[in-house]
Amino acid sequence: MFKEVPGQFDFPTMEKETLAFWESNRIYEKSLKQREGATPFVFFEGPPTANGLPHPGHCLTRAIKDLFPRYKTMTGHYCMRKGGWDTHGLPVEVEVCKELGIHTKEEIEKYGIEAFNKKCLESVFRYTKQWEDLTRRLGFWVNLDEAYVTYHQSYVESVWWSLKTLFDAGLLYQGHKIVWWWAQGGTALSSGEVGQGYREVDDPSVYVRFPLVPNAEKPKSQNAEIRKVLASGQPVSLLVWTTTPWTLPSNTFAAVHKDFDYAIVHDEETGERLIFAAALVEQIAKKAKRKSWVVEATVKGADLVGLSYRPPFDYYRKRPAKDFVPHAEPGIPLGDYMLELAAGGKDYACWRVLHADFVTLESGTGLVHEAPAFGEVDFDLLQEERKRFKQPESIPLLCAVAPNGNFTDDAPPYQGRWVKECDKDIVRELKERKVPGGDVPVLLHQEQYRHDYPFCWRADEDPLIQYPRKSWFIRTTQFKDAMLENNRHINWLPEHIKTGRFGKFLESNVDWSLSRERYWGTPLPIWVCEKTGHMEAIGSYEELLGKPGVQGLDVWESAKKSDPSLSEHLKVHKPYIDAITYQSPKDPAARMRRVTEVIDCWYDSGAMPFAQWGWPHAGHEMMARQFPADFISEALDQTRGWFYSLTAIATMLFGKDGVAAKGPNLKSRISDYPVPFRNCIVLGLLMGEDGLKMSKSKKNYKEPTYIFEHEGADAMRWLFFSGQTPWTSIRFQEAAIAEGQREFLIRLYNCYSFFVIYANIDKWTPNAQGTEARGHEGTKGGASELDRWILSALDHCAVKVYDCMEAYDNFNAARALIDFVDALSNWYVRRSRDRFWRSEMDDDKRSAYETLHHCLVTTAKLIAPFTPFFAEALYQNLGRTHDASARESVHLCDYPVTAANRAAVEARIDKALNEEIERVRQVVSCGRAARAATKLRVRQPLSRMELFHRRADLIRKHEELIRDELNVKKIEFVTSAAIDQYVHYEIKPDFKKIGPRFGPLAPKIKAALAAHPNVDAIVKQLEQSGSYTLTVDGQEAELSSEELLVELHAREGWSAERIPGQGIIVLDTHLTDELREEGVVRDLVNQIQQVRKNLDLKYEQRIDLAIVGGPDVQRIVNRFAGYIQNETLAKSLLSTPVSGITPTPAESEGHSAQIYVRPV
RNA sequence: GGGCUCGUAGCUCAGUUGGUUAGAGCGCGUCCCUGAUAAGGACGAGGCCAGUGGUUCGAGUCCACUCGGGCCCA
Repeated sequence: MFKEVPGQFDFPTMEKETLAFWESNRIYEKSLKQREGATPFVFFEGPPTANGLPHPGHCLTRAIKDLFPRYKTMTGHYCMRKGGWDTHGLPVEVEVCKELGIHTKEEIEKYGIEAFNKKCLESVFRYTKQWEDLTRRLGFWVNLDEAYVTYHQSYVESVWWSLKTLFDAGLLYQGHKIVWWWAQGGTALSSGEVGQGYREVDDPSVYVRFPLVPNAEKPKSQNAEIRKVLASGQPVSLLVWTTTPWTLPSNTFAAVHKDFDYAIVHDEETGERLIFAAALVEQIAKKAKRKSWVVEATVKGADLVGLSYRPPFDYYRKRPAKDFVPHAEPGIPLGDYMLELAAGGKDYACWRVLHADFVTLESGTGLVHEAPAFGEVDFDLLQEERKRFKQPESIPLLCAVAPNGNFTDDAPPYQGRWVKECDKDIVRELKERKVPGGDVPVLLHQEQYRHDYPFCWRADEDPLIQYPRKSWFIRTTQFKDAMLENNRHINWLPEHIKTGRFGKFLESNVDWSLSRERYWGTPLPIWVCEKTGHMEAIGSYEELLGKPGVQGLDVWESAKKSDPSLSEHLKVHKPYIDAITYQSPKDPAARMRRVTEVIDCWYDSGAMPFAQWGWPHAGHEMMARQFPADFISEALDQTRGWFYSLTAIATMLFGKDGVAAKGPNLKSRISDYPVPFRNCIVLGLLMGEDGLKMSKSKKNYKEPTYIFEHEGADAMRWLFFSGQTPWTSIRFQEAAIAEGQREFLIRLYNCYSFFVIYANIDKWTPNAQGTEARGHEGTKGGASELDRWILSALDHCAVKVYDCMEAYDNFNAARALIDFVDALSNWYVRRSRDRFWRSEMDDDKRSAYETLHHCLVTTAKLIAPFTPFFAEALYQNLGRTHDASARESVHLCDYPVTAANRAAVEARIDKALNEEIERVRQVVSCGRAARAATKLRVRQPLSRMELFHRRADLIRKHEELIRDELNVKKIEFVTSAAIDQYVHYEIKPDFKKIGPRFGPLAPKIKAALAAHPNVDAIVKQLEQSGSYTLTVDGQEAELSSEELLVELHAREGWSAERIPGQGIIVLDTHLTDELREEGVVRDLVNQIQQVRKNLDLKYEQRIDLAIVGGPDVQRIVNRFAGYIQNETLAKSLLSTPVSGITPTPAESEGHSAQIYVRPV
């Protein structure tokens, strides 16, 4: 006996039982053990952070991460699934700060880094339980017990090794980064924080003169007009605009756009000349109230590039160059300091005109004041400019502002004052001061400018400033081409990521800003000599301890002593690691001290391909086997996150020109692209029920736990896999989950339940060979066509699913499964019902059982990766109950199609049969439509129908089936000639064929055919000669029957239904008394069955039956007594009331009766 | 402001290398079937395929621009 299947399905309970079964029998472990030594399928887990609660989006990623490993395991691969946790970074610090009620770095330091980091460590696994529960309940098989953890010592040391490798290759360097800086708090803000603090404010907006310096030695511009005004001896100035006057003392360059037109404006009153964007002359003249301006000439921005000017403040210009550039010759002021160009020759270090793409004419003057210290784009411009010189760093980064936001002594009059406060005084000074050698003030015009400006989100009176901070960079730009090359070999799904978002991102690659001035992170393993500045990178803790004269270990040791519970992993973290110093190799008296920074936690996660094994300090074997990954998947937002960090690190280390590619224990294949992953599914983002971003406060989504309890994990997974292509953003809607469940899982469940009911009644069991070995051969050779058809459809489905899954196309794989289950439920089972009801067990019945059983067990295997719980329930009951040799779990089975047998399975598919049944189903469907049109219920038999069908040869074989489906006594197959009275023809060209041949004539051919007065004649001719010649536009067009599509249409006034492209059905709707009586009997039987059901009788329960009615009813019942008894399992059939039984009234075609049913 | 992406039925989504008649499910309406029954089936209504322009004999599909949503970066 199979286990009874409850009519009322309860997926959540079934799933929990399945989980318990897996766990108590260690099925996951067995599924791995079974494939030991097989071809590996390498999966990398992108580590989530467990310091926040998991949300529905994680269900999606975790579901898809489970699907392919399960599938690959069943198709014969060994697929390790090592979990991982991302544990470092700002989000963790923020959580702890919240808990402690503090927020600034000062406060953290006051609290103590030691205690703070201990808190961070504790908070990292705060929600581990929720994560584990979700993972488990969703059915995501992953090894969390041996998950990698980014703060673990072995992990940190792997990261160190990689950084040392990069450092030793000259790929790690110190530079500046412009950040949004909260000067009062002394900290940089993340872009998210900055975004929160934007406010509309009025700032001073000033138009300032930058007088040009006539440079006799080396006139830069070839433009005659410019040379002329420079030589005139009269003052000529660039007109420059800025909204941050406090940055003017740090001015370094002026920027123009090379393609814009610039006017040389002569002020006829004062004699001075101004240069600025030609398009803005009128507008600025109005603002400055000048009527005496005359445009003397117009030049291109390119003509201005290279000109020297006097900056508005002299502080830096007069200082010795040596103050800023150590190797500069003494005695030369910075203003006169020239540097050697890479291309030969020399140029001034500062105060020149440059081209910049970001210059616009939207506002200002078309000339932009550049103080690279206080703007990211400006700093980038400086970096670009530096590249022209032999010694790039020789152009100084001028910065007259201290980290606290006050002017330094670089700008003596303003020293010690908060920069924003100085704006007014600076403007006043510029208004009063005359330009050198002229009689006009430096300031031309001043106004207020309203714009959005960021303030600190914690202290909303404090404006943020952009400010340069020292930062460590990885020279990723050196590997840009390599990364692009690598990217070309990655199989991205969807494909557009390759050249789109990810490719574009790589193309605009900038050096990776690695360091963070924070506390809880992987410490940057660089030690610096306090005297000479000599630097060394350290690759492991052991290496550090091996250095000469190590000191400071006691800090860790005493901490551990006073608190033995302290995690060992903390010793490679701040503050303990910072305490460790050693003797400098450059000066025995000096100490090597670690830099203070930690690193970007994205680097941690990108290092997981090797760091998860602690490689290269350990794990050589695993590294050799588990690199690169065959498959990873995350959501779209990881493009610039994990996808990039993985790609960048692996390209630099293990790519073709990677600096570690030839390192120890790396197989040669590691240097082949792509690294470190081959296939990547980029998931869409999960949206709430309303299609908007999920939001806790809006409550626009159901919690995963709710879905688990209502619809179940399978239903949720199924929606993710089958609802849409994985990269479209998915709406997380309970209704959609329930709908997908009805369409697929419940439908399959009904087939399953049907099977078990009847198999148990008949005590049918699968034969002794065992379900796995048997396959198709198990069904008797003479199996019915229906059986052969569904088996063929099953094979077709299995091959389709296999092909799709091999291409990582879960969506179309799921569709193939839906199609199959639909065919099984709505055709095979329905058509087979009477075979199962029959009382005797014959070969045909046995074949039906075997076929359905085989279909269900195979389906269980096919769906196992998708809906692992239901698959297991199905398999356990049907696959194992009567087969001691069956595998313990469906997840230990081989997939029905694998590389080894794909060809064989495909060869079994009877394509002709599949197509034939497809046509028959179409005929039946149209027949039903014809019946519906006549309003004749299907229980009412009809005497005959006429059928014209192009492939009558195929249809004829299924006449009995069609008669049965449509409840007609007789089908007459007729010729097209005979059916002419019901139909007319329409002829259309097949554009795909005639389009290329006739070109512009094609639509005219269509029109000519449509307008033809005698279409029947064309049809006749086509039948005779196979072609028809048409004259269109004076041209003869000979059309073969291949090129024409002939359509049939029912003529008006006939109860006929057209079978699209195939033929036509005409019903004879004339009813004889005999037919009517048959209809009545079928109604009666139906109503008796209803009574049985209401009495909740077992399916095989025999009954005593009485039907009491008028003479007509008695006559009909007598005539069909045998039929009635057979259908309703009635042992006896009386026409008198049965005492003690309440009758049920019945009615059909105006005849009424009382039905008495009594179980025997 | 830049990059990518999406826009197809009331809703959720498919739509092959361009082929003239754009599909499915849900919902709605009408009906049917029902010893798988908290299912199932048939039919119907419902679409300027976001808009404009272009390429082409032919565009939902290719190109350009515009509008609108999303994501990332500024």
